Amino acid sequence: MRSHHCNELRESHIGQTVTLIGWVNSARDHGGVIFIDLRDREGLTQCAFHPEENPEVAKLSHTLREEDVVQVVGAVSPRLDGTINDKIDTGGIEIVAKELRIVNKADVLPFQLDKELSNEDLRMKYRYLDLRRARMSKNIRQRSVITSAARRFLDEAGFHEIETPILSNPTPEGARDFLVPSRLNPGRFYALPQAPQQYKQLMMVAGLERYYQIARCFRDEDLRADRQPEFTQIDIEASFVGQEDIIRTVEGLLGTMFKAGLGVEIPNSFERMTYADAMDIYGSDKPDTRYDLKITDLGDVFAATEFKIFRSILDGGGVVRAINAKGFAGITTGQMNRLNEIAVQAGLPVKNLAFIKYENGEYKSPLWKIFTDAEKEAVTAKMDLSEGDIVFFAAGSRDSVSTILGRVRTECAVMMELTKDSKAFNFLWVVDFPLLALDEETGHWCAVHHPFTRPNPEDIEKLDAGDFANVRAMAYDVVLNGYELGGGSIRIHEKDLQAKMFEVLGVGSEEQQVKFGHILDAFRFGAPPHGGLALGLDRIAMLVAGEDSIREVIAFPKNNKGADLMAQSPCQIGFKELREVYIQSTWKDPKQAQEKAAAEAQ
RNA sequence: GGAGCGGUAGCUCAGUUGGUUAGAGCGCCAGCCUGUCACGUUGGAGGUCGCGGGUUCGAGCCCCGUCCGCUCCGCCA
Repeated sequence: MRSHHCNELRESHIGQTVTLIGWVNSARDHGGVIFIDLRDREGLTQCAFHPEENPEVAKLSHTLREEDVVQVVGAVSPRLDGTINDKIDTGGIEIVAKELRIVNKADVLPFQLDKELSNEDLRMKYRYLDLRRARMSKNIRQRSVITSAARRFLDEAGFHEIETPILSNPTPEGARDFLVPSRLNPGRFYALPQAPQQYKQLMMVAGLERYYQIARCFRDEDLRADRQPEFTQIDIEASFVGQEDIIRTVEGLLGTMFKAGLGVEIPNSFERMTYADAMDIYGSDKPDTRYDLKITDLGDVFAATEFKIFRSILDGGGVVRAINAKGFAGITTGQMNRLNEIAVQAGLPVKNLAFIKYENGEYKSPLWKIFTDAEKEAVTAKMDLSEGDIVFFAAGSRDSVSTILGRVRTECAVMMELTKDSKAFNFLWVVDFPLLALDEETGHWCAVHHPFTRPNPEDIEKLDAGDFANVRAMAYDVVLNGYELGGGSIRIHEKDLQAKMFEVLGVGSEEQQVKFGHILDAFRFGAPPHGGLALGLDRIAMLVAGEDSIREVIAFPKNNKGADLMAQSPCQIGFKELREVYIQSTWKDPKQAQEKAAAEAQ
């Protein structure tokens, strides 16, 4: 069908007769000469049609429309002087066409491929056309490149790629599951896996030692720009390793992927930060460290304050903290309102953030007249408050102040466009996550990571003593520019410790047997110490591509409602099919259900 | 479940304080053009202003409801 692809021919090919096939990228008809840019996935080649030399072929070329599939046979020829096109790789030559075959005509497209398209509906409905656009084509192919780099790295590091079941069990205490009815077992259901967590640990018990999988995972929760109901993880587990081994492996893995995808060298060792520091200083467990805007504790400044609100919060064990948005004193009223909204949503108990603005040599602040001279001086010094700055305060419990100022911090960064032109990749390990967190709704302690996570051996006494809030986990997240790329932990491999964890989590021995019997059993037979991590491949591909939604790096993603507008899924299922799997119809409109049943009976 | 932004020609968008026949660029259709590469040029077609209701002499614009898309919060062990 073709002798060369459309980005292959150069001056060295001049004189050869070649056959190209591809899409008409553009057709420029000058009457006396017609130019066609022929496109395949590799690039463009210009083809020229001359009526004087080849009237029949030129006449046919006259009828071409963009996106027709055509085959051209012709001689590789030098471009005329002054018509060389530096913008394309093949710009030094053109094909002087001898033959033209229209392989498949295209209708007029619903949108132009060379123009930006903001209508997401339309993009998704005609996803196969959307993917023809250069940007999308690049993204999808770049994803393939980094995925194969990941496989290569892990293969060389002695990991084996092993598949685990898609028809699986619900994840206790996890996200909402997608369920699949079992026809052979009436009334029973599979669940699609949220992660291959238990299987990979069982593979360690099986003695496979090093496993990985490019694993599709499923969670039936609401979608976001960086969250789809089905997504892909690079899932890793290894035996006889500690936290340091996993961290070093993942640093090497990400280094290989970024090198393959972008040609960039990232540090071979990432910075580390404890969870406590991340929360105290950045107000987030996945901080974007490309900009400062750090949270500063003002406990010492106000240690002796008589300002009632601060006084009572500090006396009650709370904190007073602030961030300095340097140079942002010009904040508009609209932006200020937006920040207040965000702060209230994050838990600010009053309607407005307290602030101090220093503009044109004047302090503007609802607080300024309340502070003593000493406090003013100390705040100015500690917050490094200078001309053009604005400082935002929050007071309350340590957790709520972190949440509030963390949100204010990221929103300020957006408003101030701090990362707009940044090409930086700030990798970061967040370590020493807490093992347990108190669920305020239920009053129960639950696992921050998951129930198989190993407590830090230094904190085991606290676990025994019931001091759950201060037990650290052997858990770690890898963070890039404010996105959680992945997380993992060293696991529990002892039956008794695992049972104790379940006990702390309020899972009784009977429930343990029902839900986790197989893994507790497995731990009886010589389970090796093991641990691992899972990386979000979609997010990595997104950041490599410089996109801000994972939809831009997934060939066929779902929209906000979990629907595929091209394939029209999810779809309704007929009575017959439902009956086969023992599911009753739950259509709200019985009339509709009857009509459907009647239609099917015919 | 909640909040914000958006929906006007095939696409991207403009549309003033509510006022005559709703516009532009690209695309499309029909011509012209021998060196373009975002070709140029002449002419033409193309509209349920998301949908429903209301206010008004008069609604793309104001009000109420509703649907759809995107972003965020909740949720995501």
